[in-house]
Amino acid sequence: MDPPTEPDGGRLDELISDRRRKLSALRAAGVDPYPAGVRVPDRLAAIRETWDDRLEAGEASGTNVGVAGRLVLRRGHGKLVFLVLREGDAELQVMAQLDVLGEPGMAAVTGLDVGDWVAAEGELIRSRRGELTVQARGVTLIGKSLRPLPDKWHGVRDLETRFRQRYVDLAVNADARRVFAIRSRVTAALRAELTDRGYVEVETPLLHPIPGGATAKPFVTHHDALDIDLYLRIAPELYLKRLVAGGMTRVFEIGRVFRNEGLSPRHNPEFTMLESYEAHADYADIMQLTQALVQRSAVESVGTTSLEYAGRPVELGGDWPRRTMLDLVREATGRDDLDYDLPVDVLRKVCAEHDVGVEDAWGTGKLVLELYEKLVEHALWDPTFVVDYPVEVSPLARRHRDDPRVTERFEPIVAGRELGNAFTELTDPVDQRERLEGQSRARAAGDEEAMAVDEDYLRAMEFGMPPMGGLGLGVDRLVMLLADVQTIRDVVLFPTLRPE
RNA sequence: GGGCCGUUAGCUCAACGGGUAGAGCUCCGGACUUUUAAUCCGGCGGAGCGGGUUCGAGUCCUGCACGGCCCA
Repeated sequence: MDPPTEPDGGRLDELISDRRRKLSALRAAGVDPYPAGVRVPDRLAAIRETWDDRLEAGEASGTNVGVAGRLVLRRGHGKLVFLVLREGDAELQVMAQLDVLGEPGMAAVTGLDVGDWVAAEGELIRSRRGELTVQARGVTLIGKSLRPLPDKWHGVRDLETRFRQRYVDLAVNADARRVFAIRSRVTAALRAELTDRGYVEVETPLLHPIPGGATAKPFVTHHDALDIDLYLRIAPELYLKRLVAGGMTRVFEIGRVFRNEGLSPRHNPEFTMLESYEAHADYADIMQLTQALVQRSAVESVGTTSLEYAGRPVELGGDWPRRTMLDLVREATGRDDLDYDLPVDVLRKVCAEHDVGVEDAWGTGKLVLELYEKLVEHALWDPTFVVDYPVEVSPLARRHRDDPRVTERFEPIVAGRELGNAFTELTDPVDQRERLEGQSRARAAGDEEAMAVDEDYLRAMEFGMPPMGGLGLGVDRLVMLLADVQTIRDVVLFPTLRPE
């Protein structure tokens, strides 16, 4: 009656059928291998914290504990068996003895498999060799495992297995647990810093009738009852700014966005963004905020702002330097005369000299951006604010108060990668309409990433918006930086893969 | 989408100019009442899928699947 297992794994079939037989035998003996309501009063981590530096080898604590965890190691000695349970990152040894548990109890312990979830209760002691140990008076199977866990020493390295079967990765690889613990502390730190500053956390739609807020190709889906296509959001920006128009003057959202693009070590189709908007702030204020958010995330997740990434030191502390895009591109090309007013042909020629591919429709702003992205960005290692992006590539940013050819926009660059994108927001509905209509023309001409005109967003702006500074921060990239991992798949629990 | 690379036992990894594929861990059986990847003895288990070349293919050619890296 055993359900069939994968027909192709000869040995695996064997291992699984062994355990299924064991499972049937347990049930036949009246033991529930998946019981509910087993009380587990103590956490392994708490026990270790309390007792790690107490008790001499061979000493008993006089304290009874009840614990549970996954059985990760078993060392048998005939009439004495050591089990190692793990709960999260904490491990604790359990000692099962024949003369305490009796024949039936000992048989139950012998029948356990590595991978089983097990509860144990008894006195906490320190063994003769000095290991903190539960001297078991009772051991209970609370979750039978039917599949063998990977090698207890090497864990699982195969990338595909680690991504597809994250439950296995987390179960056997401490580094996977480390990364996702960092991720959790980072999002907590971001929330704490914004909340401390009086920001309100909100949730805006993931299903958008008109995609906007970023230049990216969206996923399309369909609502049956309304019979309309909807788009998975590519950015929450336009909704958050509507909220500021409505008087919520400090708002933020941490949430998933979706972009219908290729997969790469740095791109997953769904990823997590922090976006925040603050009335009366400008992009200089938002630079301060960005620094504070990143620095607090670092301290609260890894304990320091002095990091190592990919083998090179990165210092996140202090004030980060600000460099205009134009200056950086001038330096990189050695052309001090480079400017947005130059004829397009001149910039095209500069691009050609540096092997930067161009398209006919691109103006000087886009060409300078391309030069920056190809020649400069990857080389910026220490944190840098790249400021004053061309208007042409910044449809939602306010024009610079001193130079109408650029916007008050910046990106924080660390370790050669953009961590985010921010600006003094455009709040002028007339200017905004013109820019969106320009985008819309590009869209009509075939640019799938260009924005559409969102009339309701323009209406909100026409009611009047306060000046504001806004920030978008890539949470996955921040976690990659802090955890010192090179691919986004290492910081996303279940990265997008082609189905098996 | 294109190029290159990879896929060997449940896991981690080997070997060879084309000639019956090895190890450690796991697992199974045995010994062992203080181990720390316990130890000792014995045992089971394998080439991603499909074509082709060849007397003979894990190895050479080819198609497919999945993954990785680079590029778009």
